[in-house]
Amino acid sequence: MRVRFAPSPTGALHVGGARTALYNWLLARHDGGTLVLRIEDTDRDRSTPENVEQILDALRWLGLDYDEGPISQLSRTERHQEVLARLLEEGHAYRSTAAKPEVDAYKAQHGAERGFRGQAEAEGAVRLRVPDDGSTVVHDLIRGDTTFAHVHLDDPVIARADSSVLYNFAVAVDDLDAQITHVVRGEDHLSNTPKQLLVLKALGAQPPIYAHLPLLHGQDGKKLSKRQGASSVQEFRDDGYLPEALLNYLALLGWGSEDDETILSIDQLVTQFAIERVSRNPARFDHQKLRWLNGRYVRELSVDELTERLEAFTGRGGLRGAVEISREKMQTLADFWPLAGFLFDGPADDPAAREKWLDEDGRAILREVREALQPLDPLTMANVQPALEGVVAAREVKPKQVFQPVRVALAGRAVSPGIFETLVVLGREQSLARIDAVLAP
RNA sequence: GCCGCUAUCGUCCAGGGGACUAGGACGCCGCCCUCUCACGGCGGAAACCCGGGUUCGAAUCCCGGUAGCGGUACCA
Repeated sequence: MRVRFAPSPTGALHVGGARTALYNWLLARHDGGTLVLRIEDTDRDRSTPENVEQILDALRWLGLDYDEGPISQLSRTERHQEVLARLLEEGHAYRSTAAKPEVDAYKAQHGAERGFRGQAEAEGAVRLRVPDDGSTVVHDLIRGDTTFAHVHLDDPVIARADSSVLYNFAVAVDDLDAQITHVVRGEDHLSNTPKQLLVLKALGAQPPIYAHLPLLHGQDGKKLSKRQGASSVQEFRDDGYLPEALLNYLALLGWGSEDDETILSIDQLVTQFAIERVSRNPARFDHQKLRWLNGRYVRELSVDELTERLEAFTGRGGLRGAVEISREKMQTLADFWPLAGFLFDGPADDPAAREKWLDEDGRAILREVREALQPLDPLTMANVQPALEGVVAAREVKPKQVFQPVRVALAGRAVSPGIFETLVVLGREQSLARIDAVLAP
């Protein structure tokens, strides 16, 4: 089995493209096949080295490796010209200056459902000759057979007037030469497939097996767009998502394992993935479910591993203690700093929290807490907990009445990791200093 | 407009002639746990697009309608 992922470098790799890459990768790895990476850069305006690098970077981060390539489609110009000349010579294609107005005029005369047929001319773009009768059937692993009657098909333009080739031609030739056995790509290419099949037929070549994936939509059912949150792989990385979680989520958009599992490691995906089980329905991208899934993966990481990733993500060091007491409370790496940053940068400033918990009563309690903590050195879970609970017991109040003022004194806000843990991680000196800062007149 | 694809809870995925009282997950609601926020546990509400047909029997097969999406470039 030989499969390929063939993105066009128009900018960042979107999650739809990432899913196509993933499915191809899973198919190849499941089968012991070969994955070829090809860059479809025949559109010279949009294809820049920066855009190509963005795609490679995204694939690297996701951990999707490939066995051959990247092959630049543009670099195959010579071969394309050779095949184009052959098609022209054999009469399978012809030059025509007909453009949109001519095509429209043709349809006005013959009916909108009739495909355009041109006359051979000495110059102009190259069109492939589509037979008037019969039909081309696309055999698809996911959708079954789709029949395209030739009468409805326009003679497709396969090369510009300057002979530079177009997508539907280049893709057919490149897949053929690379001996691709399975073409797995988005459903937006389904209508293009008969054109490619016709090119292959004119060449007398055996077509690959096709599988067209359902499209990915945004939460509103429309195209994915920035307005609905992250949509490119880079954005998800910057938003603190783990590649393994994104991969797991993407795998589930358009496919489900036989036993209906939700959490699937990459290894499980490789063994369980089956292209025949891919859904035919377009899927909407649900950021909330991804967040939840990411949280599950965050909590599966060891403290060391999570610390490493968070230090890389935040650019700060010495995070281990903070990570250990915060991991239950975050879903993305980006959640960490708002939650635990106070441990390093000092208390946050939440006036509402201060007003509510650091009133007369709160400060009175803080004084008692300070006294209870004073003799403890160093602070440990074993000595901090009884100390604070002693204050609760002595005062005969709810635990919250004691813990919240302490929390606000240390964190500057009403939300933080567990209060005992926070005291221990902060240490005796810092803890007392922050309490004193509140009690100071 | 024309050509094509698709149609199960709000969302994703199961189920593909009788096993359906339609299953799982996210989200939502309630309860429990609890020092905050979370995590975790338990429970609940929530769907077969509409109309015909085939059949003893249809969510499942067929046809039509509707809706959504894609293609219709000298883009990919």
